[in-house]
Amino acid sequence: MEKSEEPGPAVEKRRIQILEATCTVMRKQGIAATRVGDVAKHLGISTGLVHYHFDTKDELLAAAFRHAAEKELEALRLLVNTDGTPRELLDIVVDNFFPASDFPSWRLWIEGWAVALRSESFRRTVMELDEAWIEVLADTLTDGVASGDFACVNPRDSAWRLACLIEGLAIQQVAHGGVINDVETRRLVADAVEAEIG
Amino acid sequence: MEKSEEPGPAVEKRRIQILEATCTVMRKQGIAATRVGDVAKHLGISTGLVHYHFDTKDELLAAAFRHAAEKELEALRLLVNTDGTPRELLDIVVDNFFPASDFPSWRLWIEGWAVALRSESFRRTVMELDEAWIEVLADTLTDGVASGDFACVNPRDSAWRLACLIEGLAIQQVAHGGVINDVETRRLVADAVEAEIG
DNA sequence: TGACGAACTGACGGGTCAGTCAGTCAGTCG
DNA sequence: CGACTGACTGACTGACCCGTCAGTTCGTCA
Repeated sequence: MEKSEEPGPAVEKRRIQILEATCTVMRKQGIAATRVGDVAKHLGISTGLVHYHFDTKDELLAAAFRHAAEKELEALRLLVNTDGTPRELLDIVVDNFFPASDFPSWRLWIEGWAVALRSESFRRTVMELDEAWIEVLADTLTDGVASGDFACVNPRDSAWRLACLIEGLAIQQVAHGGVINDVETRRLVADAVEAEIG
Repeated sequence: MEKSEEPGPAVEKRRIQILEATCTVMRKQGIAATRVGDVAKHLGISTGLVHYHFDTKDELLAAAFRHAAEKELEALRLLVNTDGTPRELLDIVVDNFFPASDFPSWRLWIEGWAVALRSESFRRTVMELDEAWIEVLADTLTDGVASGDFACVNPRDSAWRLACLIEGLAIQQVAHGGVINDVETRRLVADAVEAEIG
């Protein structure tokens, strides 16, 4: 834990470089199959350098996962932070977190949940970020209720239900390799949205 | 692949013994951290014997996962195969696949979905078994509609939505370590059920 | 009885990989 | 210039673990 020493910008740059390389490798090979050597090779640096910046592999993986998740959350917040009717904003949120889209890296998340079962740092990250994006959905619904566009009995409950539904569908579609097709999934979500805000 | 040779009952017994030991170890340590040596030690046998019955570790893990999942599915079918109003049967299905219950081993399933991303044999198993239990739910709803107890527009759609919702909630509760409490989860599911059979 | 094969052992080979460490090199400061 | 530091290298080690194989045990059948 650096306390007195603020890391120089060069060091920070290298750290982020390593984090993003780690994300790339994780996406391609999976979290479990990511080797420190692969990350190093991807950047053309030595494994020693990776360990110079990150003590252990676990620390590296957890930091990389958080880095990726935070970037995606930020991107979502930016998308929602525009003018539009509540309905338009809701569509943006739902569409962008749709199983078929590869924006939220569902494959990465599915692995993340599994790792979180055994790793405390992953658990915290997954929990925080998962809740954060449900929060975005909840805020959108709450705004719509306030403006009279939506008629949710309880916007937070609706947000949790929709989020969990989408996560469940993502598993069915991503892990199962598209048994239920995209059209069907879209209809299931759309109907659920209507039911919640109807 | 034994084709002409029917394996004797003793062999089959030992196979199942190894499969169940593997399940035990998988539940305790996680799928990824399960070693052939651990399984052998758990039974007091040699690693050679494990490989005598299962060619590779991957084959062992996939077979053990399928074994566990099929047993749970069978148990569910037995539970549903009783007399009762459609409503009672639906409650049985939902209660037994509830995140808080440890009947369907959610932890194992969450890991299974992750492994399925990379392993063809896991993918097939996870897909088949996941669909099978959604089918149980769908049949229950269809029966209820036929008898006039439920008013689903489309029972299969409702089954998929409820199943995915429960899976998503299971992730939130199991992987996140109980952020949302049991009562809250139960309410979310109950409301969704009411909305579907309305 | 003796031959045979199925079930089983346990030591070992071979490969992988995280993390270490002695040493290099470039830049900076006095 | 020369001392010092921080970033970096790459060879190495120590541990782990899968899968193999030569050999043992034991029941069965001729």
